[in-house]
Amino acid sequence: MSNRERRATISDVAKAAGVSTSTASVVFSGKVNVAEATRERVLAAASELGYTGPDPRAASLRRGRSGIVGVVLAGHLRHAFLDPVTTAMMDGLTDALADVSTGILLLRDDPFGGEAPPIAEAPMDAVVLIGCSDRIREAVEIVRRRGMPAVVIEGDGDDDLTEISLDNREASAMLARHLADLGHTRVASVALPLGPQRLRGLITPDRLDDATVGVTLDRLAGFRDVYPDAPVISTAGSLIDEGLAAGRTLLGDPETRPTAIVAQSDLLAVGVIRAAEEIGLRVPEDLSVVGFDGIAVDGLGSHELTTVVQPALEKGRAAGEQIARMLAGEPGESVHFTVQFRPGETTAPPARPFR
Amino acid sequence: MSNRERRATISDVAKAAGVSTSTASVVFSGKVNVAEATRERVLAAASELGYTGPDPRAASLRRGRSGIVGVVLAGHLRHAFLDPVTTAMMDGLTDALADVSTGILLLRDDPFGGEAPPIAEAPMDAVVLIGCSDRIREAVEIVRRRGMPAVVIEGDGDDDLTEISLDNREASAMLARHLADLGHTRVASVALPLGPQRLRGLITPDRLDDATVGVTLDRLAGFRDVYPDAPVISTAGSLIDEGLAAGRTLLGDPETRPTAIVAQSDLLAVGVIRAAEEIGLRVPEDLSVVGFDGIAVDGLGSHELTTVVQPALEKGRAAGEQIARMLAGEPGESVHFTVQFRPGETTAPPARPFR
DNA sequence: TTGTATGCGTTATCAT
DNA sequence: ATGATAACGCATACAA
Repeated sequence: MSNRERRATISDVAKAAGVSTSTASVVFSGKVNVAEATRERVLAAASELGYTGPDPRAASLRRGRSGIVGVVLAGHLRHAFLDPVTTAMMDGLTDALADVSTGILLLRDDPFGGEAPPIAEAPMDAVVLIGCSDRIREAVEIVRRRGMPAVVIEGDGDDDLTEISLDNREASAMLARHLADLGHTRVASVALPLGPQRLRGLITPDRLDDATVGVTLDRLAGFRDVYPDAPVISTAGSLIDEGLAAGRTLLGDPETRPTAIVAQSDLLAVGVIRAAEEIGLRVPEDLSVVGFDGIAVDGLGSHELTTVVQPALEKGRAAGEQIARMLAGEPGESVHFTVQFRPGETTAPPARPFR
Repeated sequence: MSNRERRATISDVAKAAGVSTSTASVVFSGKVNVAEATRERVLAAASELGYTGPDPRAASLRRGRSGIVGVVLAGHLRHAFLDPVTTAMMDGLTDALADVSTGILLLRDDPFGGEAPPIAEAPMDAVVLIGCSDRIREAVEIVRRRGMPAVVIEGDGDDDLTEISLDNREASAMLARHLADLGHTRVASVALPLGPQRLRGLITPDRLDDATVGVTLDRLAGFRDVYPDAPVISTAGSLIDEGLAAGRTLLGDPETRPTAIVAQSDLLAVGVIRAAEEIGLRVPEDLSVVGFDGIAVDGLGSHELTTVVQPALEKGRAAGEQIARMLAGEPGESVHFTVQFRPGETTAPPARPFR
């Protein structure tokens, strides 16, 4: 009724209730027993003064904790959240963090150095770096200097930092071998982006030199372990439309057409299948297709794709758990996950040529 | 090399550099001119001591600003980010907020009241409430008492709060009228969720009493303006699979089958179309379908659906702009957006019966 | 169970 | 251009 100029503070409340500030403070934190009578008196005074509880900013300073965990995503948010794998990870992350954090701070991946990158000035207690590429290096450096716990999900962990990883290479090799076992020799691959520019097109050796996205490179390496010389096309992202475009390119010429395609994500695989259907190819009779992720694509049966299932939600959860550990003073531990092969109905032996 | 116990503070740096703390502070904030020589001395001392800049928590307290804007999304994150409209809004929002905020704090929509809801204790400067339903009321109340600027996107704004809205009812009526003009009389609708429980099924009058989601109700009202008695099925969310399920229900019985369906979102419309295709109905010859949103669905031509286009990105941007205004001390202004009709190829006059 | 005293690390104001 | 000083609002160790 009267606080037009200054918001009430806890000491105002204490004064009005006739107790000390520490008592009032304790009423709100609930960390110490308080006589019911005083408790009520304080609460009454608080509501009288329109006091809504301790100022989080002041509490942060005093406690040395803000309750906020930052998340740095590669690329624009739009892109990040279009990917079901990322979404699932975020879910696991928020789940695991629910007890130690009031929320997730989405940090933009520092556009082009506006002096102080958000990661350097956000009031957070810890940070999760997801699928970052280039800039991860400096981000990690900043975070480390700030003495902040950090976890990297599928980054390139040369360092001794806590990391959540996946057996991308082995998994990809497994998928490639599956095709090899079926007898495929003319095989191609559709890859995720190689770098932040997200260039589309055939991957040449020199393009690999500039490549920075570890996930793409690892999956590519696994593929090349089995098919060293097969053509690979990079895309601008894990999208059905991107797979469609790449598929059209690869399947366009009947002369050079592969009998099987290894897509680096399920969404890309779906796109490739659409491209095949467009030109009348049957899957798997005329073309075998494998994916990666094992996600549930909305609007797809999703039961049929031959792929590997990665524990996306668990990855996020593991990251959250490690953050929680580190926040509790224990050392973080890297966690490595493995995928599981899920046979579907999109692969078969190649059709006999000339028949 | 020696800070094993206590992190260096700005006054340590100042001492080491032989200047006052205020001078050191100013070097980092850059708000006042400092002689180049001292500047360098301070920076040198800082890097010597491993000082990485002002502690954000302390700065927040002193400034009264944390640089953080909270976003409250209805339901689980997983769900929220599956929706292209939400994603687009988030994009616009982060865009508009880039200058006044270091990041977006994703607040979980307080599951079941663990004493202190995150919205009450997060150190943020302002809050955006998106598509919230029930709980928005209390959220708004808390936020208001905290004296925090708040913007509601498509909530129900009985109050005098700043709100970003859309002409849901008019737009829906427009779509319905489009079908009416084509001659359709047997029409049904597939609706978004009515409440947080997300129950599926035919909407009956009593179910409407418990309904809390304004968007759903508004679009439904617009539809009912034209077709007061038409059957409406609610879904669990804006998903292709949900539209598919609802479509199967509505189209299952040839006797009662409608000649046109109004879906409350494009994703639902896509699902309905799939359901129609499943049972051999042609769109639009046998069934007309309209959507809502005008989004680009990955993996869909997306050129053909008859729908209304809503300015999702602009909605987010407007919210961000209002937050920025309010943070600058100006009053917030509600903004109302209108959709645009986009004719596609999924509507046509109904087929003549008995022929 | 309650009160006292301190300092968390900054930044803004005002002098100099 | 630089410095002294006073908050910012709270939570905790400790004493009573």
